[in-house]
Amino acid sequence: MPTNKKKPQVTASPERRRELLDTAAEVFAAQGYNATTVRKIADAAGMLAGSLYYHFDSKESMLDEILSAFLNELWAGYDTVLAAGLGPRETIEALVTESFREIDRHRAAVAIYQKEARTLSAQPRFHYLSDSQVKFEKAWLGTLERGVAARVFRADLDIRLTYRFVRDTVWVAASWYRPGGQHSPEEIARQYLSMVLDGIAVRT
Amino acid sequence: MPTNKKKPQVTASPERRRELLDTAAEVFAAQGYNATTVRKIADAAGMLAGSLYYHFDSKESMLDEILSAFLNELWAGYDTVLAAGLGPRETIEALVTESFREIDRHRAAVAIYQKEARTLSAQPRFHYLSDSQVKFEKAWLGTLERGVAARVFRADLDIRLTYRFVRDTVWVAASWYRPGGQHSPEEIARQYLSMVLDGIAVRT
DNA sequence: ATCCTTCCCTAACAAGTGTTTGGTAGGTTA
DNA sequence: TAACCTACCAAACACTTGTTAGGGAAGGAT
Repeated sequence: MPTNKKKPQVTASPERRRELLDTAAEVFAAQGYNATTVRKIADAAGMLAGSLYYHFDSKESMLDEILSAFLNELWAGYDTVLAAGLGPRETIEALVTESFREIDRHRAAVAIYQKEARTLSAQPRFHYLSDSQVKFEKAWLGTLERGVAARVFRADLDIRLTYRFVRDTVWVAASWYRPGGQHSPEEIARQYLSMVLDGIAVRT
Repeated sequence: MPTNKKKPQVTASPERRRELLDTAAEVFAAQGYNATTVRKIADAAGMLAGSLYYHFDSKESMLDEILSAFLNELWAGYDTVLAAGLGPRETIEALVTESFREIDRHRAAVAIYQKEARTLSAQPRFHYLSDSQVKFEKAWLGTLERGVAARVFRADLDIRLTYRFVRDTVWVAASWYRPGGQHSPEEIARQYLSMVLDGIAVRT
């Protein structure tokens, strides 16, 4: 007996909700959350604006569901990697590869996250975005520090700068990545790792 | 004798315009263009919404001025670098350094550009954003190709992927960079170049 | 045949949006 | 003093926004 806070949906099939959330995510990603009107979402779904409210409480709760569903899947993958007890370099490799797989699967959600996370996390409802970001930083920074201590990563770099470098490098890819392109997520991860780890200059 | 298209401003001092554009840019960067109402801009400027229209034709033309002013300065710097006749590696180094200087000087404008450029460039008024992007890609990709031909950059990487890697790596910095921090633009450029060119792994 | 459930439509609402119009305080110029 | 210019305010405009309320069509269950 779920006692939802505000407006418990009477009846609504989860499949249809998923469908609508997917199209909503596409529109959000393409136009930006604020620039997206519920009428545009309804258009893309082939229905009228008011009809969306049979399935969802509000435009904001659509965004909420999209982002939290993505983050849940992301952390399922990350936690598996982090629990595997790999070395620092192998952990970074696994995290990057996993990240590109998530981009492949949740391209729209990632794009939305990239654009809106900073402003949203101020809102109490989206405070879990901040939590996630803290956890994220802990995982990556910790791995980098382990790598420096183990002498597999360079010690002469600002580690915080390195963290942002690696993080951004991976996730901005969502802005241009299109699934079904000529490179698989794994192939992109391989090339990115090659650049990040060994650089683009020829070794002399 | 300027014959402006729609609504030539009767009289308005350029200095005040600059001031207002700077505060508008800050709000745009912090909240996003669409989420920013003219009333919020007016609040930040200590005046009422309607008063902005003494200085500007529209909210859109404020954005236009902010972005084109930034791009003009950016290309002034880039063109100087590109005309210097440097080698490929030195050109990349100079471009990256110049980019971080621009981020330092136009943090807000860069942030706005990052968030809104893709959607804006569809609009005819902002088509110069597409032009700039094409020119941008030509400059960077060309330099990378010269570097591969001269055997100073690795030949085993997808060059288009490398381009996006380097480009994104540099410009996303605007999302977290704060002027007056502990690192100067030149220092950040130095570390970024070290990572991009030589990688973060220890050489064995 | 009746009821019920699911899913959507029609039509409106209040609040917020960018923008316009006319006015006006205060300084500069004549 | 009078005329004028600059920079703003006050109040409204037409429109778009997210959201709601009531209704109804289709189909399965009873």
